[in-house]
Amino acid sequence: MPPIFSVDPRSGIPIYLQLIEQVKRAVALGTLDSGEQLPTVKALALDLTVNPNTVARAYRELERDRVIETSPGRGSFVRADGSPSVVKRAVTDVAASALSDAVRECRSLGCDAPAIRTLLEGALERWFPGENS
Amino acid sequence: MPPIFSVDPRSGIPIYLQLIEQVKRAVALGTLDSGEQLPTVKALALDLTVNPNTVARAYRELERDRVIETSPGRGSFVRADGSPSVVKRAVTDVAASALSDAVRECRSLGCDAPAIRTLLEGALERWFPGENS
DNA sequence: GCTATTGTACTAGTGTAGTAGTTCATTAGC
DNA sequence: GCTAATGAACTACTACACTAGTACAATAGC
Repeated sequence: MPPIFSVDPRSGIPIYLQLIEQVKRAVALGTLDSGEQLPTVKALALDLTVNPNTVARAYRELERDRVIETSPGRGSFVRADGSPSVVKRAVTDVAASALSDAVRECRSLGCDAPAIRTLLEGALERWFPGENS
Repeated sequence: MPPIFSVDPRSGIPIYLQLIEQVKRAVALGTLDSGEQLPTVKALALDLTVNPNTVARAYRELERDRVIETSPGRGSFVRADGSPSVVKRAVTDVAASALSDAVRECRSLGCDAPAIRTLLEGALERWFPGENS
């Protein structure tokens, strides 16, 4: 089977962060279903030719973010506690946090709320070209 | 005279970044006028009890961001080339960049444009409480 | 219980960001 | 020109993030 994830050690972005983002994206997009098992730490480390600790760190933070559940001897699984939207909610929380940080920085630079809304529309146009509200 | 800027070495935020943000904020809010001279590298370093290189680094990045102009023997001044809005524009560009980065991360997490707008309103409510559009 | 497989913990090496100490080049003003 | 002031450049130290190597503990399945 083709490898599910891929990382670029030379990208400058830490490997464990690349893994975290890919897992969250896969969960948010439904590529990974609730309850589905992730590759084991050692198998994924072997596949990506990185150290098991690097994969373990990514999984540890994903568990901290309530995206996956993991336990020794069993493996790591996409979280499936109750409503299936819980996981997506957790992912959305991360996105919200990123936006919140950006808004705080804008405010510290003297921008008011309307100015920030204008800036956001510009950013949306950049990353979602052709979509008008 | 009271010191214009203040830094906290124990905050975890690099000193030079604290300085950059304070200068940009002062420029954006009009506390520092176009053409106004900033404290010299060595005077500010002495005042804040940090190394001249730390202040110099902040000034260097501020010049890279087109916020100030600096030259040896003269000092550092708030940029005043033509329209006075150029400097504020430069500051706004930084804010726009922060938002753009956040939007890119949200998109990578599977959020679409409407979802991001909703998240932004939440962030605005957090940092600008009581302001409804 | 025994074994294989899982994630975890401990230690260490490597690179880089941040800061400091000091010296050098450039400019203004007389 | 001479002097004093300015920012720039160079080196080095420190802390921390990132990754790797290896050994350990916990669990599942028989």
